[in-house]
Amino acid sequence: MSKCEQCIVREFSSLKALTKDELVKLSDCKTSHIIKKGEVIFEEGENVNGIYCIKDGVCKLTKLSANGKDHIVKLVTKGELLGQRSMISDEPVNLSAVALEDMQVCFIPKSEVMGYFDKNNQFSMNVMKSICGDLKEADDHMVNLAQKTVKERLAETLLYLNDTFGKNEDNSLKVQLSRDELASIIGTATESCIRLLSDFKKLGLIELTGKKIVLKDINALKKLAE
Amino acid sequence: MSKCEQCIVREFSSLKALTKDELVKLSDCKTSHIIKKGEVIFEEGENVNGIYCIKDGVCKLTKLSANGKDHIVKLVTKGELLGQRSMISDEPVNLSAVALEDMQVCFIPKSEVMGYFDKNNQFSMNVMKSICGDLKEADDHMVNLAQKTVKERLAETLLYLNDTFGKNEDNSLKVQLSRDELASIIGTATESCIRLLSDFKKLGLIELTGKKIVLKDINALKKLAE
DNA sequence: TCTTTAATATGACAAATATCATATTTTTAA
DNA sequence: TTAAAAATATGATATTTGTCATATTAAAGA
Repeated sequence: MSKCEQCIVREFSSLKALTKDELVKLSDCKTSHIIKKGEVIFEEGENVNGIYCIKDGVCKLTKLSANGKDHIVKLVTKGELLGQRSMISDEPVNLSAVALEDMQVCFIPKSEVMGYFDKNNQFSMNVMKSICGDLKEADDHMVNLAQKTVKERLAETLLYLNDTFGKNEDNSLKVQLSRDELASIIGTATESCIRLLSDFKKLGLIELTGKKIVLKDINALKKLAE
Repeated sequence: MSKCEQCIVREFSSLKALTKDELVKLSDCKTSHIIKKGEVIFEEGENVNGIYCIKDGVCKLTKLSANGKDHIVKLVTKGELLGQRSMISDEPVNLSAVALEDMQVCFIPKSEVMGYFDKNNQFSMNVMKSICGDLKEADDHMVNLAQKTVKERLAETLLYLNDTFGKNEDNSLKVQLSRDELASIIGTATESCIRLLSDFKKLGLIELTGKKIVLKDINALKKLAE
């Protein structure tokens, strides 16, 4: 079992506030898991009873809409924690988490985490700040969905993927989403998403090779995204 | 100056965790304000340096979109706190707050509130839970904006206004919004909103008398909202 | 009160987006 | 490897939604 004290990823999450003693104790009670691409970490409505720390990989957080379609609310990657909101609210999780690529995650039981809230003020503040960041992001995202066109949202999302997750050696976006997933981030029909990608390609803004997407003209995309 | 110890509204917010001593101290440093309908409490981008406790009235939290239109992210009413996220993140506020009716609010400076975070764990937990509630709401709202039609969103919003803020003696919705404001909650053009309200009226779902809206057939509206 | 301005309403039309059908390509698994 | 299934692509068309023009009504100020 790997030691939390030596885990670099910890430095990027709220857990960086933990003391050496707390980390040693944490190592003993956490469990490590390998999640394969496509596998579910938890499902909307479940009682998770703890948080997941992402050591490697990217997952999507989705919510089922009344029309039966999944909407992708957020992408989460290494260094971030999952299930904080649910644990603090003491409610089932509001979103499902599904791996977009192979992942390494550690599960920390609720009992352990709640202890930190009592004894480690810096940890509390870190968690609070992280949730506040999520809230700001959600509000901003909401305004975009309400006010921007599908084309603007697609351009914006491509730039977001590029900025947040970077690109491979061949310049293609590192996070590979299906057209369906891309559509369910921007909130449109799969066909509309495919059509707009084709348009972008014809305009020389992007290059498409199978699932791979290469951003060719970032400035033009920025203009499109407004 | 009214005393916080005797303020009933306090019981409905995170402030309910404060001790008698803390409340006495709070009474001394808080400032009370009357805000007239239409007046701005704070504006997006401002440094607020504290939180507002709403003693009476309702306000809208809005964000300016790139297209120049305001989007209403949330309505907030008595017993709730404003500016928590900004204070915790130590950032300018992300949203503007504008009174929808005459309001009474109290301002509590940051220095005072931050002290509670250190010394009063229950207060911290309350604030965290409240922000977690906002986040869940925002995520749910996001999915609705992305996946539901304007008609569904309008029906849902009317029901929300009814459930959350209640109605007057004449059965009309207590919170009076202009068509423009209603449109900027559901994320559509003002004309589309007006048109759909007319449709709802023709179908006997609602009654319109000037700005007043009476919900006539709640079950049918629920079906429409899915 | 009267005048001016703003809000609400509605028609006509344009643009954006969704849906359905179907072809093509890619992936999966027998 | 090959057959079946899934994902991607594109056309045709319907529906939804936005925009512009213009009444009509309500509200605000002189």
